[in-house]
Formats: sequence, structure tokens, C-alpha cells
Amino acid sequence: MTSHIPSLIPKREPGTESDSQAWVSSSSINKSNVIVEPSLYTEFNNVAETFRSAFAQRLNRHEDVTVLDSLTGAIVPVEEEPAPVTYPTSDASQSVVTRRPKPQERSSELVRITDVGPEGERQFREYVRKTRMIYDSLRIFLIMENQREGIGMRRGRPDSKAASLMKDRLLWMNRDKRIVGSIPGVQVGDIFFFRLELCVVGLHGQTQAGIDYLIGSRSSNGEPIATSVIVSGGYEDDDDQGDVIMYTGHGGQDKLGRQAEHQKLEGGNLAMERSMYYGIEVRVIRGFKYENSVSSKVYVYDGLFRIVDSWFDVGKSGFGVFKFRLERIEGQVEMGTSVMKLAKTLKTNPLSVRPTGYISFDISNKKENVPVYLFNDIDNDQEPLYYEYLAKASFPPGLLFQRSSNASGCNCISGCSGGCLCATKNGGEFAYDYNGNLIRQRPLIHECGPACQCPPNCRNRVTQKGLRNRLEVFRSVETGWGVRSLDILHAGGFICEYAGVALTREQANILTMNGDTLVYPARFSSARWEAWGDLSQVFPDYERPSYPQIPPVDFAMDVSKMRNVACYISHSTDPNVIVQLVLHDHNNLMFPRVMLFAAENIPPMTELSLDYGISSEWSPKLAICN
DNA sequence: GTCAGATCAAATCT
DNA sequence: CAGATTTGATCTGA
Repeated sequence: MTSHIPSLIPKREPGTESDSQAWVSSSSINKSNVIVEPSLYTEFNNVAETFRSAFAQRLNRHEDVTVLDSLTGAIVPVEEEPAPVTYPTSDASQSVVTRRPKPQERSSELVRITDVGPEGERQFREYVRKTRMIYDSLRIFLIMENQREGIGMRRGRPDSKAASLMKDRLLWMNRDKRIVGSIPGVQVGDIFFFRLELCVVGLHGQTQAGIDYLIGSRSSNGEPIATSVIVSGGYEDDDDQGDVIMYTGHGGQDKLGRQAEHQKLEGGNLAMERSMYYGIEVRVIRGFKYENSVSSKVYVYDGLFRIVDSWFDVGKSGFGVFKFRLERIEGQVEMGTSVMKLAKTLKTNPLSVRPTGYISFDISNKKENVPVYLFNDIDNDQEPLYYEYLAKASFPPGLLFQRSSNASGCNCISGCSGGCLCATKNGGEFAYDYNGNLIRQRPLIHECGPACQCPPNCRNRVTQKGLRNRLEVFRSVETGWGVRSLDILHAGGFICEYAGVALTREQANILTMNGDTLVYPARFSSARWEAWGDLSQVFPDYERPSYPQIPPVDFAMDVSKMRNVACYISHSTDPNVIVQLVLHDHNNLMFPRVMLFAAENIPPMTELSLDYGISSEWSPKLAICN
């Protein structure tokens, strides 16, 4: 072999001299006119072969490799039974932290978690959900803190800060093991809004780099192993065709993201090559632009891919780049990215992808701000068509007499702020952040109402503005009628009201005898939303604010004749939607409106579920359907 | 052990 | 508003 390979190979590899200039300055590579010596193309293969034999020798020499994965031949210890889920206790947060504690080191132990079973997966899912809930509520809390500091001092990165605080509290997941393959509790299609959120759950450990890998010096055989990649279109030579991705290695870019140098077979690039050699699958996360209320990007977990080929090529810029062909492993659920694309098309041109099955393109008949689809491709049931659509719950007029006698509003002509009357009604602070997301659950929210002087865009007016997201009522074999969204629903974001005809207890008792379908708002389980906004694990001295007691909610909602989209939401003891009581157009504490919020980030086309607080055998929704 | 440098960020500035 | 700048946190490798 000749002498001008060096810049391609890591310097620590013995038997090569480091004469990086020879390759980089090679005049045969030219920006405008790409002509490359054939030998340059084959260099990568030579190098790879060199590695292969070098590593093979090392493998034979040392016997420090514990387990060989018989399926893939990978040098990966396989742990059949993952450690039981232990949620971090407050032990880690007992001591008051004045300065930053020593960071917990990243583990060097590679582990593939194979089969945790349905119960295990449910537990891990809950663990992931809880962790993400803390992350999100902490992030929103920090935004609010920033704003409280003053108008000029809006510095700081809430996404970074939240992750960093959680790291200090040992609240990051999967730090004790480096997981190859899927992360328990994280499902294909899960969506994230920040890179650091991926770090917190252990899906991808790099804040910026696209390839995450176990470094060679810490792996059992001295070889780096790639575990996950993020495809976000940052490299001009990427080619993304869904199930097959031509992924460009990293490096060689200047500060503006232009390819300005040849890439080297080191770091993540080498790790990718090694993962390919051993047949080790990598997690793929796609990032793309998606305007939403919290950020302008979204990251979608698309499942496991295998690296089937890698080669060295000359990219569009004329500089050498490494390429990896990734193919999606079969048998996984549909890719999150495909589902998002489908949902996007369904919003604008539904018939192009689903020529049949649509019963209505707006069951609300323009009573909602945005249309609500009705879809059934399973049977001939068209039941939701036959009910009068009610966008807002209707209350018996006689019960709202307090509207005039006790009406009081704020005088904030240019929008509400800290100390106004409406803030006081809410215990001194508003329930929503500036994006309209719920900061923390509380017994009752007082939104600004008709008696207030503030403009419609006041931050204390959220649920009264009605539906914002595109929802679809659909028929499914498992749950009868169900509801899903065509838009991403962000954790803490408002979805819709639960609307029906409100009845007093006396009225309800009469109707119950007739067998009509009644929903009791007081029964909605609050188990999940009590965790929303609870930061006690992050701040040891955190105390939940106390709110004024409100009288027990003691009315029933009759949804047997008039109802809205919410009434088709399925029951689950593991719901992704939470209930929050809100007052905005009257002051009768006995009859608050029942508002629904997303308990977590809900990807498009995912069925919504609520905990109706009753046994799973019966739910109002099931009664409606059957 | 420490520290610089790299990194397909995110928010702000211009 | 896109591009540049600023701010920022983590990881790797020396």
C-alpha cells in the first residue's frame, strides 16, 4: 500500500504515517470538475479491510469479549431481562445543590434489550412518559421564570437548562447502559421537539452530532460501535427514500455547514462502518421542519435500520464523504415519518390517499373553527352523523344567574399581566404559558371573560377560542368509534371541550332511569394530570401551589342527543388526554366547563384516550357506540 | 484528570 | 425572512 491514505484513518491505527496533506491537497479533486483517481475510491475499501484484519487479530489475541450475539455476530452482551424499573427517588435531590455536581459518566456497557414482554413495556412506557412530563413542565417553568426576570433578560435556553437540571438530578434515562436497538418504553412514531429531549430519554446521546456511538477506547474490543443516527437533511449528500437512506458520514463541514474538507474514517464514521461489519442495527430519528407552538422542528423516531453498505464517494461539493446505505428492518410498525406525511395529505387532499371511507368532511357543520372529519372504512356505521353537533356544552340558563350579579372582570386593556384581577382569581399566576400550554394542573382555571377589558389575544384566553387542531372521528375494530388528530398535539396543549347538555343532579336522576347516556365530570380520573407540572423531583423544596377550594363538581353531562367530537374519545386507564375544569363565560363554580388537554406529545393519527374513571368494561363512549 | 475542539442546536440579531 | 451571530451543553480524544 502506498503512503497517501493517512487522513482517512484514525491516527491511533498502527502502521500508518500521518501525512494528511498529501490526500487533502490532491489536485485530482476539483470543485468544478470532479475527476478523481480510481485509486482514491478504492482507498476506503483498503482501509476497511485493514481494520477488519487488525481487529480480527485483536479478537483472537484478547479474550475480553464476553458475549457474541449469535444472530448478528456482534460483540454485544445481550441482556434478556432488563433491570426492574426503578424510578429515581428523591434521594438524589436531598442535598441542596449549590454548585454543579460531578456529571454522571456515560456508560460503556453495550446492551441489547430483547424482550421485555407487554407488562415490562407498559412499565417502561410509563417511566419514559413520566420523565418526558418532567422535562416538558420544567422547560415551560423555566420559560416562565425567564419572563419573570424582566423583559430585557430573556436569555437562556430552557430546553438546555431543563435537560441539564435533570441530569444533575440523575433523572436522565438509560445512563447506566448503552442500549443497542430499541429503547424500552420508546415506540416507533414517538415525537420530540428538542435534541436534548432525545438525550434525556437515551434515544440519542449527542446534542448536535448526527451519529451517536460508543467510543472505541471504551468498548470491550476497542472498536467504536454506532447506536443511533439523526437524519435531518443537514448534509447535501444525504438521500432519503423512506425505508432506504443514503446517510452521509459526519465531519468536513465549515461553520456555515458547507462541505469544505474531506471526511475522515474516524469517530462516528468509523463507528458506522464497524456497526455495519457486525450487523448491529441503529436507531433512526428523522428531524424536519414543522411549525408548532413550541419549536420549528420535530424529531420522529422511525425505528431500527441495518447498515447494509458503506463506501467512500465524492459529494456534490467535490469533497470526499463517507456514505452508508441504511435499510429499515422489516416487521416494525409503520414509520412515524410516513404517518406524518399521510396526515399532512389528509388535511388538504384526503381523497387522494383515501378515496373511500369518508362519511363527512365536517360533522360539526362549521360549528367548530376547523372541520372535523368522519371516517369509516370498516363497516357501514354512520352513527355520528345523526346527532346534533354541539361545539360548547350547554348549561341550563337558569343556573347561570350569577353571570350578571357576580360578574367581575379585569381592566387590562393591553392584555393581562402578573397582578391583574384575573391573575388573582387564579391564585396569583396564570395557568397557561404564552403559547397557551397548561403550566400545571389546578382544580379550576378562571379565564378572562366577557366582563374583562383585555383583548382576545390575552394569554388568559385559551380554551374559549375552541378547537385549533384537525381532528378525525374514525371507526376501529378495537375501540368502536375513536378520535385522532391530523396535527401534532403538544403536551399541555388544549384540544377541545367535552360538550353535552349539562344537567343538575335532580334532572340527571330522572334521565338515568330512562337509560340515557350520562357522563359525570367528577369521575374523570385525575391521576395523570396531577403529575403534570410537578417539579418536586427537580427542586427538593418545590411545593405545589395551593389553590382555593372549589365546591365539588356535581353535574352530569347528557350526551345522548347533542354532543361534540370529544364524546367519541375512547376510555383508557393509561390515557394521553387529561381533563381540566375551566370557567370563562360565567362565574358559577358549580358548572365549570370540562376542557381536554394533551397529557403528552401525541403524534398524528394516534388514537386519543381519556380515563373516564370507571371500570374498563363500560364507558360512556362504548355505550354510545354499541 | 482536565480541557480544547467538534458537533446535521436553538434562540436572537440583522 | 434567511443568513449570520450568539449562546450553550455534551461528548470525544488528546
